[in-house]
Amino acid sequence: MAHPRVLDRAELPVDTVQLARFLIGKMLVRMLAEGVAGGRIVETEGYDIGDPAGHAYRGMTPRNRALFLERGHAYVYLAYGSSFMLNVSSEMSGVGAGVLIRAIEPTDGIGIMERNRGTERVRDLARGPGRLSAALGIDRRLDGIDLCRAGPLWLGSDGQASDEIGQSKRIGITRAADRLLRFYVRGNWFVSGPQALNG
DNA sequence: ATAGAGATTGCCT
DNA sequence: GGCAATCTCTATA
Repeated sequence: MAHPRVLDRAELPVDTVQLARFLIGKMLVRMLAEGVAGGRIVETEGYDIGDPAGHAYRGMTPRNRALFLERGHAYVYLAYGSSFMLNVSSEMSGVGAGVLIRAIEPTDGIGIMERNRGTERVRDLARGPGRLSAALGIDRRLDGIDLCRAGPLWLGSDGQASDEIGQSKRIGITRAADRLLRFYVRGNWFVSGPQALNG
């Protein structure tokens, strides 16, 4: 990637849905012993205040406490006993809400991601939240870290103008399933989900 | 205590 | 397109 700078927290919209849209086109950067890996965020979903599909809906638990941190912190949890999911906390400190990062377009450390994923199909390296976490070696050790500081995992911007952003229903949920809180880069090859949602 | 659902994935037909 | 794998939390007893 072309020398991205670390995003400042003050740049992040406080509002969950605005943050979900804002993060499209930004960079996700993972620093590993083997080198740098990461890419451009092409798909996100917002889980806002009072959302019955959100993990914070029934209050704070040991698992979801990072959702209540000030915006720009990582919430990492294990879904279905097998896949880690990366979220960016949103809203003010003490309010439980966040943005799920569903896919990135790999730009750096592709060899590292291929090893972590056990495939050389670049399209499949980070298309889907579980695959993304596997590719970047993200697990619960990163739960709660600040994504607005240079560290093991951070959000960046390379100043590139964002492509056209589409909006749709969220994937894989049953509650509040009709709300249009998913954002994606229209026409991007690295976006997950059924074709019907990606027009 | 126990059972069921869940922000997924990979392998099977 | 169907389905099992496997962990955490919630609801019910």
